[in-house]
Amino acid sequence: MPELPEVETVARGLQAVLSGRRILAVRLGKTDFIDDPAALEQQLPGTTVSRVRRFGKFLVVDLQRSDGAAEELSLLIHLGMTGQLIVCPPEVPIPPHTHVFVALDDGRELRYNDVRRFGRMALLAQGAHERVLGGLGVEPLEVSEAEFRTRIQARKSRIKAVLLNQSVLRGIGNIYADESLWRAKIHPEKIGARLNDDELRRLHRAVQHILREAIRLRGSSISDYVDLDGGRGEFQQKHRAYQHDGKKCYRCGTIIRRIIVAGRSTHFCPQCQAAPPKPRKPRKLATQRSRKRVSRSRRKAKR
DNA sequence: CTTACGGCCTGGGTGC
DNA sequence: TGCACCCAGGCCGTAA
Repeated sequence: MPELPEVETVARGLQAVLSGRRILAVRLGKTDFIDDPAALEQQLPGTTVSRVRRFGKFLVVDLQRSDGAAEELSLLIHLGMTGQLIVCPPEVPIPPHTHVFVALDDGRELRYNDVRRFGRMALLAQGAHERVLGGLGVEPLEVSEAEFRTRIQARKSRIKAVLLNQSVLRGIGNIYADESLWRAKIHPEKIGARLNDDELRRLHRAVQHILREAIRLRGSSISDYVDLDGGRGEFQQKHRAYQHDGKKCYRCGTIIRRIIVAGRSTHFCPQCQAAPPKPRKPRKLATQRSRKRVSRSRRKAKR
């Protein structure tokens, strides 16, 4: 599953391979995952790649038009679950589910393959792509501990859901959420706003450590993920929680459990990651709360 | 406003 | 051999 480290690995590979390359032609298979397939076919040929970068889990291919038009174009690619980008000579056999072929001026071909087609692709002008990316949160690898703390503490949902929320931090998915929480020894169901300073400091460090290590090892290859050359990542060998349910915790030997949090499979050590106190519903507070609710709705009615 | 939840997209893998 | 069902991540609509 391509999350931040996998997308970063692909982005670095693409930058090395595509930067300065001119796009000669585009051929499409199925197009239901592309915003405007006709625009891709018509506008992409003749452009030159100025650079490739990662933004959260998005790949952004910045393009320069050959006609000298000032307007900046960017190709946005989200790999979804099973999206793969490969650069190879055009004579390499085409595997099933390959839907985009981009001919390059060095004779090679950039291909997009996506079994599930949960990925997305769009060719956008400057303003439009900023609108898409503008809603995303901060880069987990760049965020300071202070801002990390502020952002997490503002959230009343469970920390696992907060880490997955792309408008808080951009780029973390299921694998790295579970791995970070295991490393920081925080239960996935703990409420973000209830994390204390020490827990937030540990989590900030854990997230950055895990992501850096995962990038160093070129990501996690669970089932589909491969880099540009078709190579697998190595970080799955360092997983301590993700898909380890039924196995012993690397730290304490307790059996790792799997539960559903925020609709996602969540793996954690019930010993190292202590459960938060059960939320109770005391009767006395209930009256207070309903009174508050009344006054709030009255205030609304006045407007 | 925020949060929770269910459904949807798709097709490989699994179990009967 | 066939087939129903589960599941993955992101996103969106709806309800509270």
